[in-house]
Amino acid sequence: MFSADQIADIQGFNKVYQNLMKQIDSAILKTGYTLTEKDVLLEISKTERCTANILIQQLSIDRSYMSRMIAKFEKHGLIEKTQSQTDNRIRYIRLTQLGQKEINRLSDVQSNHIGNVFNKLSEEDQQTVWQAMVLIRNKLSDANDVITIRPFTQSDIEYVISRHKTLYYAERHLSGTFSGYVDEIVYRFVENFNPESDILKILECNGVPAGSIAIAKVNSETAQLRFFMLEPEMRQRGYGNRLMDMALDFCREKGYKKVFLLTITAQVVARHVYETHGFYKVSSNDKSEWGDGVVEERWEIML
Amino acid sequence: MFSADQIADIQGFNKVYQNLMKQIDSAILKTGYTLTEKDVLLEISKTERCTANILIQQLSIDRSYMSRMIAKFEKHGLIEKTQSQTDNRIRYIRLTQLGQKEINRLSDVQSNHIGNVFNKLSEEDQQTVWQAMVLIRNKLSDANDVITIRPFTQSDIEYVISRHKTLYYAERHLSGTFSGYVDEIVYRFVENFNPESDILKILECNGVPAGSIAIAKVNSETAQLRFFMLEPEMRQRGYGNRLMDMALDFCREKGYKKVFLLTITAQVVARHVYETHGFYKVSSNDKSEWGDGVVEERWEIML
DNA sequence: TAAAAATAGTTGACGCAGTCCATTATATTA
DNA sequence: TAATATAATGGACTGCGTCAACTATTTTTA
Repeated sequence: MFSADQIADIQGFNKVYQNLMKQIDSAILKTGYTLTEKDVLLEISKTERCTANILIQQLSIDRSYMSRMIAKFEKHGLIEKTQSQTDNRIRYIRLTQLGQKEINRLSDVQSNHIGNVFNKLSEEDQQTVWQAMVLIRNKLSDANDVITIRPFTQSDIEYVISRHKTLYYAERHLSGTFSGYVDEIVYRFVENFNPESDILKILECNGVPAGSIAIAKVNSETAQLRFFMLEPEMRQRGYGNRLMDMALDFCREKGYKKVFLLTITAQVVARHVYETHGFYKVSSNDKSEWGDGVVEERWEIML
Repeated sequence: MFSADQIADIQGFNKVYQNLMKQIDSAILKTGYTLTEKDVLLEISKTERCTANILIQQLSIDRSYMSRMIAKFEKHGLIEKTQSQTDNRIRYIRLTQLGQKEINRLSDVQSNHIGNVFNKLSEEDQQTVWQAMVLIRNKLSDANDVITIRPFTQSDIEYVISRHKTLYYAERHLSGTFSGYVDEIVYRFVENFNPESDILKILECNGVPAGSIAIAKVNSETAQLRFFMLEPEMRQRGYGNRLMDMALDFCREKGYKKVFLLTITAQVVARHVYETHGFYKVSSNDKSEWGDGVVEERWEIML
């Protein structure tokens, strides 16, 4: 158990960290958006085929409040609404160019502030603090989160797959011709999905999707591993390995002899997972049309 | 510099920790008080000779808002106001018994929640997380806080000295006959204060008092070290040692041959500072009237 | 020593984030 | 075909927190 001194330390940590948060928050407020509005905008940018209802569920915000916020965004030209072809109740929300610009501004404010705080530290301290944060996050999350891995449902497809696009690529500042490419391969994968030869699993944290992995048949002997993704807060906690184990088990079960995957050089953390599971790099391929110096790599494993 | 993965990790940490905070906050809100009200009540309980203005400055809250809050507290019987004898503009705020009860309830909610989160961890993990928190707090604070050590002013006396009482003793669950004793020695010290033979320094963090140390002349050869105190978030960052260095330097300068201090056994962190500066324990003294199993110790150093 | 400026506190008016409830329109289910 | 669920909107309201004006007292200064 904790001593009185240690409890005081923890409350001291809370105080200091809350103070930091407050600074970031007030910087955001100066941009003219509320914190809730910021969250909503960021969520819109992360969500393909976004609807008001998805936002309501994802962020636990009141329906009417959301309705008014969206109306305001539309009025200010940040978003556009398009009627769904299949369900007339639904109006899809899409960011305009101006909206994207505003979001960039907002996330810049946020990350610049974090950057400023960390830049005051020495290179060494930066790494130490980062490690400490990862440690705390992992320990505290493990103790409180409810984690499940489940098969995908129709509702996951548009939402989580688009997330994959955001996290796996946008984090690495890829752009341009790339976005359309991902759309295409994702929808093609789902269209051709066959439960006998393919797999698409969702890692769920407290009821919210937080990661994914997929296996796609190429031929009777070969499968491709795809859409391997983890939300930042789920990383380095063993969930990546669990998803990978599950996927490779499926491949062995179905009699695949070889599994390959395509990734890019910068994807450091994921690479670690690939290596520990026995994948090895077989080739590199320049993909500078996706971004400066991006190199696509092909990794394989023999089962 | 940070990699994209590391920045994502930090934002993941923010997300997880903010979530934890939100839980604590909503637990507080269920008690029927706003978060601001909770802060105000806690500040009142920590501040001897508390006035509305002190609260306004300390918590950066609007005058009118504070006025209404205090009126509400008074109406609900949590506090009592008494007119100052020396300045008719000032009304002192004092907690009633009911008020103290409510504060205990509030801080119990807070620390129970923290306790619950940590109790889900193994003993070992608890220590690891605690260490990580201390580390982050220290590194981030050092980079952002403006620290000064300055002589005391009249306005510090009532405020900071009462803080000493709270932190140094209340944290350790001392009670009863003790409170009056501290009041007495503090006011006696200030009354007899002589800048030639005594010292009382305030450690200030971002303009807010966050620690103190004092030297009181006993006779021409002997001085007593008193009121050595640090706010929890300032501990383990070397400020304790800096205060101590300064105090002992003063003693050497003034020609004292011996410095002693009285402390209690549970004061683990402070003891470490005493030891590293060359103090040694000379006697123990049962003080169970201050609390269960409390033992007062006398430490000395020869200069 | 009288006027000006600062300090402590109160009161009125109000903005605005966020909530609750009712309503419309469409889709799904029984 | 009626009953129920879902998507979204609009009206009314609560209440935290802010701004500004005002009283009363003390301190400064000219």
